This record gives sequence, structure tokens and C-alpha cells, in this order.
Amino acid sequence: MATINDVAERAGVSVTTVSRVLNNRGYISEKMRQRVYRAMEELNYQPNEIARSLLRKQSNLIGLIIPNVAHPFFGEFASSVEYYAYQNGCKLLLCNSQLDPVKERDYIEMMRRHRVDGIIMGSHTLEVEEYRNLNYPIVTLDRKIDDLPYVASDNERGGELAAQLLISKGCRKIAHICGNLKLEMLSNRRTIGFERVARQHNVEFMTIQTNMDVFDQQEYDRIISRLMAEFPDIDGVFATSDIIAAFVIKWCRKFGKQVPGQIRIVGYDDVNAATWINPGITTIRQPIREMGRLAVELIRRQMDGETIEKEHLLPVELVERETT
Amino acid sequence: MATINDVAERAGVSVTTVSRVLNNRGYISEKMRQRVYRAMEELNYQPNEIARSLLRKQSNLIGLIIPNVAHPFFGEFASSVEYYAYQNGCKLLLCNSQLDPVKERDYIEMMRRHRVDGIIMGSHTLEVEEYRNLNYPIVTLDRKIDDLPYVASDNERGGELAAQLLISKGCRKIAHICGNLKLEMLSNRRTIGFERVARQHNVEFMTIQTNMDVFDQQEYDRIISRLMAEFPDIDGVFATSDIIAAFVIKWCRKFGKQVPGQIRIVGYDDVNAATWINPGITTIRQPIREMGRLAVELIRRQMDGETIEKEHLLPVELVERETT
DNA sequence: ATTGACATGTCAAACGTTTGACATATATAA
DNA sequence: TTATATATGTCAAACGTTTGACATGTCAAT
Repeated sequence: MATINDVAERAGVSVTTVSRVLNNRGYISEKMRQRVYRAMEELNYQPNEIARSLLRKQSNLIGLIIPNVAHPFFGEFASSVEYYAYQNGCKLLLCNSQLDPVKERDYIEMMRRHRVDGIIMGSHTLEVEEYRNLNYPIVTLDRKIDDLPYVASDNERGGELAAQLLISKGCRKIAHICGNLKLEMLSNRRTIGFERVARQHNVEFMTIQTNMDVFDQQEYDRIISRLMAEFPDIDGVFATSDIIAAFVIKWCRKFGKQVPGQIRIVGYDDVNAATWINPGITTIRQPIREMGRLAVELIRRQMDGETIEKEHLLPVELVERETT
Repeated sequence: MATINDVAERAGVSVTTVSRVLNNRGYISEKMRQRVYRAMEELNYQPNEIARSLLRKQSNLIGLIIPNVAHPFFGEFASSVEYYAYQNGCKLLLCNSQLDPVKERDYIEMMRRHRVDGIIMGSHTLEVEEYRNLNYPIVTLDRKIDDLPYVASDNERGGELAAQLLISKGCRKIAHICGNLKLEMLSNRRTIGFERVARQHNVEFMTIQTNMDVFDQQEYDRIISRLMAEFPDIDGVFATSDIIAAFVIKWCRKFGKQVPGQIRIVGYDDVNAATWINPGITTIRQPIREMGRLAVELIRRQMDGETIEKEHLLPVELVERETT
């Protein structure tokens, strides 16, 4: 592949001149500019970004670690991050941790070796200690670690909205399916909001924990089928993701329960799938696009040395469809 | 961030020695090895992969260009590519072209500038000419461009299987919803296979083109609702993706048509969503995981200078669920 | 005639690493 | 004793680019 020297030679000028053209600095006549551009084209030259990065000490790479892009929520989040990274002249390094601490640690090291400009952490399987010592521009998704900046939706409010809707529709016995509450994720606050409102209204409820992030379909099937079998009289479900909600719908169908006639369901996230699942899922909308945008912005501002606020709670919104 | 010089200084040895430890070459005593490792740990040292890349002329980066990771098929494909890239000691650079030729061209240039080791192209909006001149390790997904290597599922066979199933279930008037046939995608062969079998059995059919890749939900709604309104007597649908199939189900519901009672539906891909949509979608399974694995392997083998076969057609499989 | 903006050139250091050539020393085996 | 394997060191080039210091022009305006 052609180098800047080849271009200089071909254009019959010095490398300095080529560099000046490339970086728009110093005086360059229009003729010269054209001459250099022509040479670059003839050689199909692309400046070596690796050499540039080495010198600039900036890679223009943003690292994203998530459990798995194949999960709709993370897929849409990654899509947004990628979009805004591009807008900021950055490229996206994608890592699926599979929620495996070994892999996650390994990925973080890789990213440091590659000198990515910042890391967006949507997977958090390590000890707080390890993140603390990272000393790197970081943004966390849905998790509060010391005073690392994070972006999250207003989970507690989301839980409240879900509970309020179900109760207002007349539900008297509601199952809430959430993630593993032992992991210190902010999404646990959905449970707090939900339970508070349920208690306020004296509505019976039960909270069922899954390892939701793993996105293990069999696990979902197991948990939900057991739930339906053991408690045939529940008339409402608040699931912590739209995908779980979809599984609930599926099992309602198998158990011959009408949705929303006999049982009402509220999901969370408002991923695209929520609209094309049948029936359309009533859900708590997280502003996924905006969360991605903000995450990138926060990385960028840290790179620029700005001091940034740590808390970034984005508003949620109830989107009513056909399951309530 | 610490450099190899800092490590050498701290360990009281020469950089050459540190480098030898790092790369396992030459003679190194166990004591020395430990001493160097300790210094690296104390300094929280990570070798600068950028400097290494510059020297080695190898970035250990694989570029992936797809329309959008948020689309389930591409999300699952990306997930697989990421997994196998990691297995091969590579990192994944993710780009969503949004099927925008300008963006796609820009991304390809970016990747060349970053000297990625190879590019997996799942988006092809440019003229053949541009790909031809790329002169780079490339693998194409579902598209044949000159003699660039490609991986694809056995689309024609998939179309046949779908048609055979629908017909064997008694369908007499089948709608086939496919992508834009003008784009020279291998997925068009699904249409060929489907139409041939339909003709053989003298079954009436109609082929409806969409710009499927765009994943525009409104477009889907528009096309499918019109289809259902104009041809209320169709009793079978072969959709070129599971997502489109989901939209068909949705509109069947709105039109009060029973699935599979009055109308049978077959999708394509077998993305995860196919199992959790209601009813579960009967579909033609592409081995997505394997396609990702193969794509990475083909990049790696090109890097190693091997000559590789160009055609990689992977078998499809009928997965029957509840829509037929 | 002088000044200053414009245009290009030469040269070399720097970014962090690897690698080869070569030197030197110790310990062990033949 | 000699040869050989082991262990470490010094030195410098190379990867491709940017950048600053400095030199040397031309040309037009004062």
C-alpha cells in the first residue's frame, strides 16, 4: 500500500508538502493541492491511520462492551452508539462479553492495548474494584460504579408507570419478572418503583428473578411456564424487557389465557420488536437512541478534558399497545 | 500511560529484554521473566498495540459492514462474527451502512485507512466496479461480485422448501414477499426456487418486492396491508425474512384471518425472534452462526495468503413451527 | 527599496514497538 | 580445555506520519 513518500515522489514534491495538503496547514497553492490529490488518487493512497494514531496518541476508536448484540435492546443501543460515533469521526470496536467475567476483563485489556479513546460499558460482571482502577474515559450503561459517569433510563419511574397502568386496568395479582437483583444494576430500581406502587394500592404481587441478561430462551420458558402453572390466577405481568414479555404472551397462549382479556402485560425497553410482536406489547419506553448519543458525547467530552456530571437519567414513557 | 521504556527502567533491564519477555523469543531466565512481569504490573502496563500494528503491518482488526445491527438477522450475524474474530485474536470494527452508498464508501475508506486485516461486506450498495478495485481481503455476504469469495445460504433450495411446504399443506394462492430483485443479491434466488416449484405444481402465486433491507416498519405495514386488502383470498405467504413474516401475522390478525387455519406463513432466516413471536414462525433456517464463522475464517485464510474457493453455499433447513 | 504574505523545500525528531547484529559473561557438557 | 547453550546487554533501523525550525524563493503593496 502506498505511503506518503510514494505520493510525494509521484507528485514531485516533498512529503512535508503532501502532509500540508493532507492536514490543511501552512500555505498551499491550488495548483499544488490538485497535483497532490491527483497523485494520491493515482496511487489509491489512504493515509495510514495507525501511524497517525501513534503520533497523535488518539485512536479515534470507541470501545463498546455489551452482553450480546444479538439481544434486541443491545442491538439497538449498539446501532445508536455506532451512528453517533461515526458522527464524531470515530469508529466502533464491538465486544460481546456474553456476561463472562474472563472475557470481559480480557476485552477491557484489549481495548487499553489498542488505546481506544473511551469505553462504553454495557456489561458489568467484574468487581467494582477493577473498574475503579481503570483510569480511562468510561461511560457505564445502567450501572452506578463509584463516581463513574453513567447513562440510564429513569428506571424507578418506569416501574411506577407499569404498576399504575396495570392497577388502573383492574389487575389484582401481578407478577413482576426482573433480572438478578443481586447484581447492582440500576434496572433493579424498576422493581422498587413497581413494588412501592403495588403496595400503595394494596395489590398483591410477586417478584420473580431471572438472569435476564443472559438471554437464555430456555430459561425464560422454564420460569414463565412454571409461573403460569403455579399461579393460574395472576391477571397482570410486568416484565423487565419486551422479550420476556413476548415469552409471557407465548405461554399465555399455550395456557389458553386471553391477552389482555384475562391477563395484562407490560414490557420494558420498547425495542422495535415490541411493535411487530402479536399482540403489540404495551411497554415502558427507554430512549435507546438518545442513550447511545449521550454515551458517545460523554466519552468525547471526557477526552476533551471537560468535567462532566455523573448522573444521566433519561425519561421513560409509557407506550400503550395491545397487551393491556 | 506507561511505555516499554518505563517497564525496562523499573525492572532495571534493557528494553530488548522486556520485549523478549513480551514476545517469548530468545533466552530469558525465569527470575528475569518474573521481574519484568512485576514491573509491568506495578506500572499497569499494556503494550501499545498501535505501535505494534505499525511495525507488523497487521492491525488484528476485522471490519464488518452491514445495513444495521439492530436488524435481528444482522445482529445475530454480527454476534457470530465477533465471537469468531475474538477466537482468532482479532477485534471487530462495526459499521452500519444504513444502505447509504455514501456512508458505505466512506466506511470502506475508513477501514483501509485503519488498515483492517479484512472486510466482511454484508451491505452492497456500491457499483461492482468499486468493490473490484478494492484489492483487499474481502468476504461478501449473500452477494456475488466478480470472483470475490462469498458466503451465503442455499437460497434457491430455501425457496423450494418453502414452496413445497406451503403447497403440501394445501395452499393454492401464495404471496411471496421478497427484497428488491434489481439488486444483485443471492437472496433473489429464493424467489427463483419458490417460483419454479409453484409453477411445477400449477399453484397461483404473486411476487411482491420490497426494499426489505431497509427494515422500514412503515413500508412493511403499507405493503402487507395493501396485499391483504387487494387479495383477500391468498392462503399462503412466503416472506423473505422472519420479521416480514411477523408483520404478515400482525396483519392477518387485524384482518381476522386465522394462522395457520386460513392462511399459512413461512419466513426465512430463523432468527431468535422466530421462536418467541406468536405464533412461532415456520421458517427456512440459515446457519447464521456458521456463516459468521466461515466469513472470519475466509478472511484469515486470505491474510495467510492461502488461495480459497470462492463459493460457500451453506445448507438451509426447514423448521416447522406454528404458522403452517 | 523595503516589507510581508505566500509558497515550497530540507532536515530531523517524535510516537512505541520489534528485531537483527553484535558483544559479553556464566555455567555446563564433551 | 574447549565448545556450546543460556542469559543479558547495547545499538540502531524500521514502521508511516506529523510538526517545528529554518531556508529560500516570488510577488505585490507600500
